[in-house]
Amino acid sequence: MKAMRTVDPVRHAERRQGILEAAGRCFVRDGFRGASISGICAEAGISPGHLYHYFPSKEAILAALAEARMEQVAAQFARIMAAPDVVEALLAAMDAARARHRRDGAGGHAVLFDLLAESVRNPALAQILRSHSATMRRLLADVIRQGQVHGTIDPGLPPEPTAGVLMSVIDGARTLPLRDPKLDAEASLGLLKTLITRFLAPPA
Amino acid sequence: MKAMRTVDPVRHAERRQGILEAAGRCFVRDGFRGASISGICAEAGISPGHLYHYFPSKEAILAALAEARMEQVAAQFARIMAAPDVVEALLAAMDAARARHRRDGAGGHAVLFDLLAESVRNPALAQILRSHSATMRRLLADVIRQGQVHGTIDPGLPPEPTAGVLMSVIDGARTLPLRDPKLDAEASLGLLKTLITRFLAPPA
DNA sequence: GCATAATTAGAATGATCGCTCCATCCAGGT
DNA sequence: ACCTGGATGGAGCGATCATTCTAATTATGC
Repeated sequence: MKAMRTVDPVRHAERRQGILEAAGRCFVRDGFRGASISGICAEAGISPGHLYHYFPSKEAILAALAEARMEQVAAQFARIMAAPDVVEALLAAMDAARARHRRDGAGGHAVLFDLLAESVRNPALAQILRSHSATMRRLLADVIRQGQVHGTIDPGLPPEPTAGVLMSVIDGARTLPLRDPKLDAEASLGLLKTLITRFLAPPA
Repeated sequence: MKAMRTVDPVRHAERRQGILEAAGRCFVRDGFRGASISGICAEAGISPGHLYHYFPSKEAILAALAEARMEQVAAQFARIMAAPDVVEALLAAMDAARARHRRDGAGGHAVLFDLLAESVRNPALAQILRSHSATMRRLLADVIRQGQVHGTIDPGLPPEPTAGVLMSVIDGARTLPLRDPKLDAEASLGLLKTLITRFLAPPA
């Protein structure tokens, strides 16, 4: 046996993560199709040849990024859903989405829409989107079931489809600032809370 | 005065329209960044040199297409809003959106998300989106005001912001089939109707 | 300290991009 | 008939794209 050099998996993972974060910034700035490998390399401070030792293709970068991002969103979602009251938890989720928007600006929305548009044409991406959506939907549906048992949510609402509709409301809220830049965000947030509350409330 | 050849504005407009339609198909298939000028030319059956006598740039094609599409959506929206009952009109709008999805498939959604993502980075596009959104929102707000006078809508809801939120619900509904391909569309549509009805109903 | 494999850079590749340029064609006005 | 200028086609421009290749450098086990 001659000299062997062992790989450092920690360093490798760190570098990979760095590339992913750089790519994330590029995708926010230019979109998936608009972002270039050379731009991502510049952002990450590496050469193009090197990048291909960490990801086999540009598409793989997007897939890995989508995977990571959705995992963290789902995790945050799970944390919020642990709140005592169910409706309160949902409203907290809305607040969290709003806070994220304040921090990231409109660019944060662009990546979601880019991802949605791309997933129509990219089956692998669609699979990632659907898998995480299903996870979140199941979680939300469980929370709804709890609420129905506790009497705070209309028992006539089917949990799974209702969870899907609520998620679509959260998605739709992301279009608000794009369609109206002068939007009163607080007022709209209040209305969305009213909407959710009235939707879920048990009939009198 | 030497020989003069008069332009035929009708032919010109027709050809322009043809290019726009071809570009629309390409954008649905490949997205805005993904679609190529040569591809659009092939689809329209013309040469690249010729295309640039109708549009000064690829971006101009997208802008013109967005303008045309949103104008027709706004027109259809206006027609639906003319219904006698207000809430009924909204539910009819949801039905119309669903029918459009049945006809165009998921591609129809891709263009909207592409447009939304692109408008974050393209101010001209953002302007078009916002202008038409404002038109539709005003229209919807008027309808809401009517409903409040007639007593079918909660008078406590501020018309303009409420109209914005309702539009965002319609936007969000477009993510439903993407996040869940096995979705029971009819059930979700019914839930969305319930959501709108309960949201707008005057408190007992 | 040396061999070796992992790591890194950077040039080169072929394709494709949006777009321009120029030659040709053709339909009118005279 | 013939001139003229819009309509049209298509080659070609420089730039840039994602990706690959090669070569140099670095770090590790012996």
